[in-house]
Amino acid sequence: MRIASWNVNGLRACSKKGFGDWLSGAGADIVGVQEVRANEEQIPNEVRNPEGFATHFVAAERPGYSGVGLFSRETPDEIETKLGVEEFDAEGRLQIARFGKLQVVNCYFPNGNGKERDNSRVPFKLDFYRALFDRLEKGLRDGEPILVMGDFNTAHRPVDLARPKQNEDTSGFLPEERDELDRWLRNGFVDTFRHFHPEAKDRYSWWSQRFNVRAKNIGWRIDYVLASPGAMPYVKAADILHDVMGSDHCPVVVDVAPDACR
Amino acid sequence: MRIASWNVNGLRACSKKGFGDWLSGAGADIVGVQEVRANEEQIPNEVRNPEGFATHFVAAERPGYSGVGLFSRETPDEIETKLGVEEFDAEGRLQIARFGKLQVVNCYFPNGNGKERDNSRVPFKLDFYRALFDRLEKGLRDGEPILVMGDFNTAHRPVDLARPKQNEDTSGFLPEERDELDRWLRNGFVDTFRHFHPEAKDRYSWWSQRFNVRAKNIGWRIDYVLASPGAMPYVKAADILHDVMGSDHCPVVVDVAPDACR
DNA sequence: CTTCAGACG
DNA sequence: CGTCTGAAG
Repeated sequence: MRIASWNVNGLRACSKKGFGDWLSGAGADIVGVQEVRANEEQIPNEVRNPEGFATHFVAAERPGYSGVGLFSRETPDEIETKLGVEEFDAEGRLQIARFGKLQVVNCYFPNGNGKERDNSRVPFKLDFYRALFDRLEKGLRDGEPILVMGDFNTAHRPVDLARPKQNEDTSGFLPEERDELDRWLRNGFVDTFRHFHPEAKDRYSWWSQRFNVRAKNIGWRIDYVLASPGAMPYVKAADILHDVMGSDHCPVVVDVAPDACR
Repeated sequence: MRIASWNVNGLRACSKKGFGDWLSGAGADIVGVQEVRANEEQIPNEVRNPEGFATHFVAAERPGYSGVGLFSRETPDEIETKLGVEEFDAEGRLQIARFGKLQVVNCYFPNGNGKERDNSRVPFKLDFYRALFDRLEKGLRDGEPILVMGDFNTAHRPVDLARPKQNEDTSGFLPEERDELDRWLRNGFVDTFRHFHPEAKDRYSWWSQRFNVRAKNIGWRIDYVLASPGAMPYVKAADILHDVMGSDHCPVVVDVAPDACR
């Protein structure tokens, strides 16, 4: 069973670049997308109701901003979309879908950049991280199988971005952001890609659109699938699909034994 | 001597579609453009400083809005750009250029559509018409040669638009707008195109960008070169260059005896 | 339907 | 650098 996460940077734009074809051909059973940047009515029909998938979308209140979506071959038993904090819930960043006993969390973590191209939104970002962690903590402790996938907007370690030195003051690689991600991992979540590829270098999931930098592979690994200890026994592989085009991010995937849901 | 007027609907966009080539190949001695939608620094250099032309640009205060420009093989003796009314002069709509004794007025008359897609800006439009008329009236009476070219945003008569019946409540063909244009003509200005082509039908200078309507020639004649009685003896021909692409308007031209300037 | 600005990333 | 909204035409 393949589970994929992709920040599509506008699902309407990505659809024009072949999202529908990728979805039908990728062999994925569950796909979470981030930065949909549209409400459901605006999404072209072949992607809004794709053959063979159940869909669920959460839009931000602000038009054209944020938003997440979930495509799944089986309809989830339930989906939660709120943390109970108005500022977070207004931005369409979260889906917690349950498939049997497996929880699949699709999340678009906030970008830390503020209006003035400063780091003024970092506190909001960290508060969001903490609120979601708090929401998941009990299940984590109870050994439930949980996968948290999405655009975390944070590179964990120097090896996870091409230019660590130049970016120590850049949101996405600030010490306090890395510390927060560390805390998730210390508390049991596993960075599945790093688990299966402990020595991998130059493996990124996002490249700036400026200067045609993707061709030179000057990127960041900021999209993850984290697995709880209760989920890890089912996780068989993890990968980054760096050759899939259509967005400034590429998909990241895990392969999971189907009995994770039972 | 050929004098041309063209609403370019963004000089940057029009430049990408060949404005520079048209300018060098059109055989025009004076070209007035409207809706430049850029300040001088933003204009690509081959159009900002084209070989063989003097240039003069007037930008609106609001970025990306309105703006007029003048290209001329001879440098004008003087250029005036203001009517002395702050609301008008802030919008970069006017150049009054003198070449010897000939006055060439390049003007982007206001569109009558308001914010809510209503006709709320019609009063402003008519006030602008009146202020410019007042500015030109003395020269008109004194028999000076004056050409007023530009986007008047008004079709004069039913023959000047493809769908007169459907547009009696649309700004651009309102009775009060047509009356104002009538007043200019009653006071001596000559619609040069109509003068040389009294029976012409289906000759338009603007087509809506919606529904690909230009191919069907469902348009409006709202761009004119008006000539004062003092200028008429020099005006030898007038035309509409409907096959010139690059904007939702096309150029309109007059051919004038060169001694109009002496 | 298209231009441009400005927000955001 | 690109995706969107929103104003404007």
